[in-house]
Amino acid sequence: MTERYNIKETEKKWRDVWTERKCFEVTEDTSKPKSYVLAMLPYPSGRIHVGHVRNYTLSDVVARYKKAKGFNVLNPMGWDALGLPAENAAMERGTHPKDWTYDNIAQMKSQLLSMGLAIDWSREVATCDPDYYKHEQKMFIDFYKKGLAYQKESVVNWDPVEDTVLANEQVVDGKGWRSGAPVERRKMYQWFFKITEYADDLLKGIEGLDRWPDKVRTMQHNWIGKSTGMNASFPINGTDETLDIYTTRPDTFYGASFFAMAADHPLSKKLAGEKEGFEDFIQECQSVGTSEEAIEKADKLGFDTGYTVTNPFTGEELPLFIANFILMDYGTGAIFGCPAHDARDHEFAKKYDLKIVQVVESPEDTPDIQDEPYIGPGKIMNSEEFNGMEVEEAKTAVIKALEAKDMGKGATVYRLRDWGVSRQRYWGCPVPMIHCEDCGIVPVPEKDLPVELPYDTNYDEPGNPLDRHPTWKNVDCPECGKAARRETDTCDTFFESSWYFLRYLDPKNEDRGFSDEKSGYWMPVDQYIGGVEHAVLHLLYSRFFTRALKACGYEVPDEPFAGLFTQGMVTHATFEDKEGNWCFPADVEQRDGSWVKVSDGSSVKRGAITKMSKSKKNVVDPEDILDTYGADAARLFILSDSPPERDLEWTEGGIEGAWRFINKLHRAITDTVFDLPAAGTAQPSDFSDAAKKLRSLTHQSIVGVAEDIDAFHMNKAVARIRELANALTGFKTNNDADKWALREGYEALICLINPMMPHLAEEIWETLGHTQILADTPWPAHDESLLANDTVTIGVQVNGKVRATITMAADASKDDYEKVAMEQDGVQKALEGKSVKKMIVVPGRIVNVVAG
RNA sequence: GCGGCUGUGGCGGAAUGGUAGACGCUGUGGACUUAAAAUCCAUUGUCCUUUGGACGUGGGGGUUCAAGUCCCCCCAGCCGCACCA
Repeated sequence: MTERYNIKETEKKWRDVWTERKCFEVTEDTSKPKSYVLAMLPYPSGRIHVGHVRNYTLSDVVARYKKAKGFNVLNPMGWDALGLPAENAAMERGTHPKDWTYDNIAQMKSQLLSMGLAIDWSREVATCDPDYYKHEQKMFIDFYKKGLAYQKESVVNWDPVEDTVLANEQVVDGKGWRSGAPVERRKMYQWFFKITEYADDLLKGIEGLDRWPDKVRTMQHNWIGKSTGMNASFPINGTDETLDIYTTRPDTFYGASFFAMAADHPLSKKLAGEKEGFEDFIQECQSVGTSEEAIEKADKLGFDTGYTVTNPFTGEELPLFIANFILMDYGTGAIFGCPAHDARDHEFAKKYDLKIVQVVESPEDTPDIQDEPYIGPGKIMNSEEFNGMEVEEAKTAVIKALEAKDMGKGATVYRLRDWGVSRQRYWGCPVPMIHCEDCGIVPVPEKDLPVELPYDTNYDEPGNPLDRHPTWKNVDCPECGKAARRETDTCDTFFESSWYFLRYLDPKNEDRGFSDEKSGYWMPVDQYIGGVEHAVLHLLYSRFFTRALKACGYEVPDEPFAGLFTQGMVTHATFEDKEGNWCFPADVEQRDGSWVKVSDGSSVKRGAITKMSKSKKNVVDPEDILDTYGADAARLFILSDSPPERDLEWTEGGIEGAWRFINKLHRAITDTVFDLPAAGTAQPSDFSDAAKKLRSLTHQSIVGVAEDIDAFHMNKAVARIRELANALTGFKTNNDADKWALREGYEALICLINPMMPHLAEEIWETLGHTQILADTPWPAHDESLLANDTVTIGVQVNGKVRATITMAADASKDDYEKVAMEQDGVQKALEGKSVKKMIVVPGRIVNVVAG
């Protein structure tokens, strides 16, 4: 008996070998093609979760595979180490955010190390390190000088109890998540990055991202939200004011029946502020919750200002409303309403009894315009000189007409807003600016960077610890030397993650964030892998960043990520005990087909399979898994079955199945190796049919697994590997040539599993008598002549139904196929009483006898 | 509401228009064992009384010698955005 595979010892052994030999540390090497494989950097929460394991397994498979394929592979790792949770921990447990963060990094790193990832740890980066954010501050200043960073007043969520600004996700039903106090909207000066400057470029760039999922491209496309239409200005009758409106439907001007502006439009208060009921109306508009549901259900509300605006085409005086469904921060914050051809305007007109005039003819039968608006294309009607035009044609014509009267102009509007980066927080990158009474905003001189976070802070009181720090914010103005004040805002943590992939390239560079030379060699990222939750913000900000950095003289491509893969979530069944409490899967087991608690045997209900979450306790701890089954089993299970882009259901059965496979393989080879020819034995000249078949499968697998990995079909690659393994372990050798073929198959198999189960692969590779480690061994070469089988087995159909299966020589002629097919009993039987009308023969595929 | 994705055995999932269900999980039967675990072998879409046959890829139409795959119309589920003029 062979001894059992000792997972712990073996896995540790190979990790040590890789580390000692610095197998995955890389430098720029122009003799090889490069491949930059990148996994989204984790937030150091302290413990890895299964989602991390899936993410890094995927990137590791790609990295190891690409290395075997001859690429110079960069696969780095770092920590997205700034952000709110550290401050929350500080408040809850009295630890310092910095200490908490570095402790967490140490813990998580040791967990990641036990996964056996092919990472170049010499490039590790923590974004909370002043050596990191120093360069970020330099970039901030570069942006500022280019006009890409600026300050403006904007509305924030203010928690009056905590005395602090809340992020949107910290506002739950209009209340602070911690204090429960109603959130106020307060105006503050905040820093912004001018991402809108690149709106069109970011939109156009999406077209070129052909190795991104369509889903993500669509989401970014919608997020940028380009629309074309026109701005127009009309005098408000009886005042000196002008109403600026934006519309995408200038073709419907003849159908206008009202004008409307946002509640927070400056003219609203100015024109109607004194009117009775105005304040109440504004109150009502603001009290409507911000939740999606509330908005959906919200009634269209309007407040008649009593003023009118004249329709430039009909000369009609139309009422000017203040309406709750008009958004101040889109377009101009004012519109004209055409109820016949806009759902919202229609609803509004119904409610306030405004007329509904059809100006676009529907080419099909559509409901009466008084009942339902018509949004589609058609010919213009009721519109004098524009009658008979198609909608698109009329848009252009109306814009032209208004431009001629100097009343408006064609315009393009984006949904995308500038990126607000100010956070009134401690644990973030300080904005490197100084406020001087005389000189205004002055950037911190480069020699004074980094602006480091002070360590001596406390969290006993609410508010921003930087703002109430006794000395930190007091500085002299770099320009005039007078006493001045440091900016106490810190940056949104999306700032750090917008360029970390560049820092990995040159992590020790003290002078610059990264050198042009290194960026020129490594960029763009060839394969980026992470969760779809970052489909918009992180990925869009990063795309903005490369453009902005380029504008500031850094050498970077426009698009940072040439290839993107978004993995699915990891799910698990939920368990609920009799009291209705959630139970951890680890505390539950199946006895005689029903689920019970391990502790007391009481019955437990197995509920829905949902995304793993702490609140439902349907989580498994990767550390337990790695400890019990080892890294290879965890990796294999994650890659098996579910396609990586879909959700993966974590099951005990699944992980055990993976573990079994590993043991089976190890056993099979260690039990056979003594009987195989030595490594490197010359190929025999002749093989038995069975050996030929086995060799075909071996070489087909070499090609197939490579194709699967290239296409991210890891589950199919695993299936192929199992198929080959089954063939090999079931193969009976009768002579030396058979044994040679078996060794060839095993060696190939081990190379194929290496990206997925690297520890096991190295161990068996050594057992097979190799001295060069697998991490340095190239992907096996395949023999083209062995890819095709000597024979093919295909179906024979009669009228499209399979009636027999035939096995033919690979080079059989159409006549051969026809002849053999017709000899089949099943075919003859199906043809009884019928005459053959036609024979379809596709060699190697199908024979179909058409009979009637 | 708009946009996108997905529907295939008990389950996860395979199938360049060409033998539907690869590979795995589960279940069942058996071998080994005093017994169990582990392991190995067989079997596992549904229905019909069988040799064998019929039916089967969310539903309904269509194209084709041939449709899970292509086209049209529905239905369900998931995700994103959401009063964006």
